[in-house]
Amino acid sequence: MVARSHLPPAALDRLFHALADTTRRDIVTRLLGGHDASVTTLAARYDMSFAAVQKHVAVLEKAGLVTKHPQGRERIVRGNPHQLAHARQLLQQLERLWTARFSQLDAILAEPSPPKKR
Amino acid sequence: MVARSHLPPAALDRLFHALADTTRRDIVTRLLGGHDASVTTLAARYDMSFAAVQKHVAVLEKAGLVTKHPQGRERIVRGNPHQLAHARQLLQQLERLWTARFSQLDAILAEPSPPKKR
DNA sequence: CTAACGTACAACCGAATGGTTGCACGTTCC
DNA sequence: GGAACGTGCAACCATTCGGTTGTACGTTAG
Repeated sequence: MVARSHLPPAALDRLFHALADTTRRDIVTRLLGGHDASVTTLAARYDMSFAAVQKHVAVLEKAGLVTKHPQGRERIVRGNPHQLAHARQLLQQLERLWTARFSQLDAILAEPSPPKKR
Repeated sequence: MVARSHLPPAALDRLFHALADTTRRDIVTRLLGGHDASVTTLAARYDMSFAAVQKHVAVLEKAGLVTKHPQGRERIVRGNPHQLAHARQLLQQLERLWTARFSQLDAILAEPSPPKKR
């Protein structure tokens, strides 16, 4: 039995929603790639206001993809891959559902009659 | 070298957005689990109007997670795990970014001399 | 101390979401 | 042919989203 560490549906909603934006995925990519950064440093990368980037970071933080660490007057933003793994595991579970379906189908196809198109 | 089958950012937006809803995830789960179903059959499962479910299916279809196959007066909805794999691969890439970051750090901590650039 | 910096937050705005109801149209069944 | 079914689509509504500007407040620098 796989320990299916199911996050509550609302958490999954937040997670996938956070990933459903190009800017936010870029932020996560940058952060996981090794560059911790203050919010302003991050904001400098994007063609939008500081407040907009701050909101994106807030969404990522609520989704658990990112953590903020106060350091003087700055807040250092750091990537957190833990929730990411939850999302990936869910997708893998769905893919396994599909393959399991096929293994059932294989049994059917193992019969002498060849598969026909439609 | 992994064939980095990069979907355009807009497609990824659609994909993750489609997954960011409990009802839609449930539909995908049900479909990948092996039960192809007409839209009305699907709709019967949920406590909302037929049109609402139909919209959810449309979102899933635009994201490529589902295909519809006309069959008489019904449209049979079938799961399509291909795009799902794209999403999973992206998450895995992000996770690998993180682990790569650590292995780099390990190298630094393991060696008295700083790592050289190549 | 004062000025500049980094951040948070509120108010506002247009567009998109997620839901509803109603209607039109093709298909199936008597 | 006509009624019932399955589907798609438009109109509408409240809420959320993604962006803006402005303001307040703690921290750092001169």
